[in-house]
Amino acid sequence: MSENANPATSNFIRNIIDADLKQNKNDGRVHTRFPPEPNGYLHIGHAKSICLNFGIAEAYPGGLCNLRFDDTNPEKEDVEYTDSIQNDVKWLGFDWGDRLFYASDYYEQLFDYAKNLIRDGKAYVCHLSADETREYRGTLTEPGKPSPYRDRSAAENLDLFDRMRAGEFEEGECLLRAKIDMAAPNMNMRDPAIYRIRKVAHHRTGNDWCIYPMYDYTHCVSDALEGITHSLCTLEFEDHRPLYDWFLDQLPVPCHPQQIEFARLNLNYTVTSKRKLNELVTHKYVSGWDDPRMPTIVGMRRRGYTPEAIRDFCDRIGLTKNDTVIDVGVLENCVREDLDRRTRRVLAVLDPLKVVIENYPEGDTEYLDAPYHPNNPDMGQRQLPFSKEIYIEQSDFMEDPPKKFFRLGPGREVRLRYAYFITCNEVIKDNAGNIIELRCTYDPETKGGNAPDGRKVKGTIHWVSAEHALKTEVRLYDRLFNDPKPDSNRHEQDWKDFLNTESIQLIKEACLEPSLLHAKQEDSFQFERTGYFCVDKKDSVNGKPVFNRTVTLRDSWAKEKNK
RNA sequence: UGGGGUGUGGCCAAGCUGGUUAAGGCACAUGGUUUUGAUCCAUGCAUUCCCAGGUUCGAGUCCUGGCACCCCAGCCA
Repeated sequence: MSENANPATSNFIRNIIDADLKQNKNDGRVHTRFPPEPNGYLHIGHAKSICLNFGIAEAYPGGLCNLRFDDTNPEKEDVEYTDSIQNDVKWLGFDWGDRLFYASDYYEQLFDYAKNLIRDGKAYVCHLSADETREYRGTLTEPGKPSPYRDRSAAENLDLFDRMRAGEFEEGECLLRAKIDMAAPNMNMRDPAIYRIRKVAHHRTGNDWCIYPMYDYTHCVSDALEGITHSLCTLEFEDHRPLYDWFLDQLPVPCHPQQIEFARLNLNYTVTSKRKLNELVTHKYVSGWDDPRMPTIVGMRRRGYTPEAIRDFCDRIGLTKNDTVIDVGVLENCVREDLDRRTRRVLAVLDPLKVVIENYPEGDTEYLDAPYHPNNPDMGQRQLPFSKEIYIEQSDFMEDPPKKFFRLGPGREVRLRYAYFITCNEVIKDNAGNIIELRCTYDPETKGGNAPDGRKVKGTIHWVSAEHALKTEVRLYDRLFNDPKPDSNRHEQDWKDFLNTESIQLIKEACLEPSLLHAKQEDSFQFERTGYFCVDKKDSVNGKPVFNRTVTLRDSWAKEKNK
């Protein structure tokens, strides 16, 4: 590996931090946090944020990054998600040490701070209904008007707020609101809600509370309580920053973190909205959150993507405030690059065509040395059984080959990888005219793949001995969508209309080299000339590994063919 | 003129307080190596930085005026 291959280390957020450090702001501390709401599985977009926040902590001496669950909406949240999120962050290779926090840890403190606000005349209990609240808020171009409850006394508000907590009001009956400015051009400043009533159990606090703090109030306070220095979030929160700062300015919090916004990740041929991913799962368009076609961390993991590849991807795409769409090809390429150097090469025939080597002794088996990696001898080698009947790939034979086709055809000679040169003498077809078998002869002098007379062959193809083949299931995965922007509104159609109907192709009986019999779950291999595959961790059983295609190899022949 | 943002090659993206030939990656193209049409290597790929004016010896970087796109009216985050 080339050292210092770390691209694009410079970005606008690091520049800000560098400048802060130069001024000794925050006493030279750098402390970030990754703050997911535990209401779904993490996906590639979260990976960008994880790599950013934890990456910054790693990059600066003494830097820290917390994992904090933003669990302020009990209706949507669950421990299923807090568990999976922790697993995913760990799997990506990051460590929050002993700094795992929950916004719900701060409920009591948040409640006390809210009383500060009330005492200072900065918050009030409002009995407007949801519809009325919307009307009073005004529109983008018209100012709102004050709630009739806006000027209650602090004492009355304090009493009302305590009664809210005590459960004396029903859901929707009232709200604690910040008293800011109903005419503010920024809608977020028009007396936003601070607490609402929800009489549902919370996954951690159970039935202790029936009022829950809103994001805008909770997030800034949580950041401050944890001593966060740089609070990084996505662009849609830009308009919330004045509110973030407003709360912290009113409250006796230990510090005032700086919110900085960056653009969220968009990938083409992919959807990442939680709602849509959820729909894919619940309506069974995929097998679950961990379906190998899903852009979730668990999905990519099951597909065979590696943490290193995902982290490399996050480094490469850079960090800006530009609203951009990254080509999934970049991700796939990071995966190829990582897998190329780390996987063992093996032979696997996915679409078998039987070849009988007529001049090979009946019943004989010999074992041929085959290195696991062409450029890395340290990865060792194994022995491949060779015999009279073998399988090759259907696509490696053409009866009437076009120009530049280097593979097998009538009368042509090719090399069987690590084995012998063979020449095709006869093509056997069934009644329907399908090619079902090839009769070939081999040249015993070419053992190992070289001819003593120096003659060359243009093609080398892979093969598996028929008698020794491990027959098992292989799944070929492809992109889930066949349109670059399945969820853009330019289409008249629903985003699900762009689902790629060929995103999974099941091969019930592929023929693999026998060494693969004992492949372990999540092991990755390169099937030579075909792609990278991993052992499915759910459906594999002892003695019968099932393989998922992670990504194909680059294929310049495919390009050539289409010319 | 409701507010907040963003505009550098096909896709990303560096570019500090204006200063010689506008980084790098991906993609693409061509050539070389190769027992994977893989990998690897080499070369090429923006007279120009959304547009129009202006300031300056000199502007992607400063000023003025446009244009395009994104976000905001949850008791979601």
